[in-house]
Amino acid sequence: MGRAPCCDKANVKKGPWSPEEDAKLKSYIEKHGTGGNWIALPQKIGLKRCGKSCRLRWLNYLRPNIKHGGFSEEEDNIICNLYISIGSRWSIIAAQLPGRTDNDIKNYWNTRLKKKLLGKQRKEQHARRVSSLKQEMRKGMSENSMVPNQESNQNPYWPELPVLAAPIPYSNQEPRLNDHASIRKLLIKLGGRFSDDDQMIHEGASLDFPIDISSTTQQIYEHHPVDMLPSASTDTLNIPSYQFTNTQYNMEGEGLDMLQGQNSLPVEIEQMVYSNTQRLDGLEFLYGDELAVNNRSGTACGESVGWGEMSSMVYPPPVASNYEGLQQGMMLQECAFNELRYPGVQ
DNA sequence: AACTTATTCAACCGCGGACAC
DNA sequence: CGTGTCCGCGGTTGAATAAGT
Repeated sequence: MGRAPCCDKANVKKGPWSPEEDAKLKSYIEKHGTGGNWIALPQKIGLKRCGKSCRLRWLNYLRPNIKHGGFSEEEDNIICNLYISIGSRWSIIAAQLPGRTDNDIKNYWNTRLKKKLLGKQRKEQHARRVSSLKQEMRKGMSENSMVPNQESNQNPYWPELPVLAAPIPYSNQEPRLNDHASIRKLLIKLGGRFSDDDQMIHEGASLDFPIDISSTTQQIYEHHPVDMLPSASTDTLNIPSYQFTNTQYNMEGEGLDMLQGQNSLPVEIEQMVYSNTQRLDGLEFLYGDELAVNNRSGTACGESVGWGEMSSMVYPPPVASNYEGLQQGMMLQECAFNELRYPGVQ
């Protein structure tokens, strides 16, 4: 019964790979493929490594067409948009960026992008606070003005960083959801450019509007056929719908609780993810839209969706190509959000 | 130059679903 | 159908390196 044991952990080398090990693994896989069995592979080629380790080394480093470092601004945008929409599904995000590995993207997000975004947030809040203080001083309201409170802070749910305090407790009124407008503004911003010299967006100011992720990814794939995809990506996209029900992507019910306290993500980012109502068109399956998924796959949950089908789901036609279109989209999203949140109330 | 602190990223670990027996 | 292994994923760790004092 069962299969042979994975590997003799006591007899397995750990740590960094030597060039000789790399060469052995690479040349073998290039000649023979993985043989569909990573566990047996190291023994076949005389490597004292765990199969898992070989797989990781191949996928993240030795595989052809791998890009390391030097993320473009466009890639930043794609990563941020997808993170906002689907969270830390790095393999799915990696599938949108040919040549990038999930590990690379995860590292890039954790070490740079996240800080970049939080830095922008901090900058903006600082500027807002300074201008608010100036206004109050002009009015001669020096009393109490040095202590910012919720009235003077226009964005109570985004306390000045880097205060990574405990998560804001839910009240019966769910204030974080009522503050949709401010979060929406942030999302608009996050959907925009991420360069450090970015103009900050203030109320009434013109928007430097977000990329259209659907057209962007489509463009990328027009230049990168499927065989250029990371080998993991196609597997990754065989995702049964039920995996995504009742996760943090579901805006209602216990799904919301699942993200709470999960990993070390700063509260601000968690809230950003929580509060995002912007679903990517064609990624319905990520949100547990059983109807949408079942209509496409024609089966109950548990059935895999093939790459061909999936790619048409992931790369829909552009929904908005200009600012007005996107503005309309945002309004529709808000209506949809309100309908979801407060059914029947207009 | 020496030391400390911060950053980066390759690799490991553990988990859960899929699948073989 | 139950059990055990394989596979892929996301989170975390820790060594190497860079930057700061």
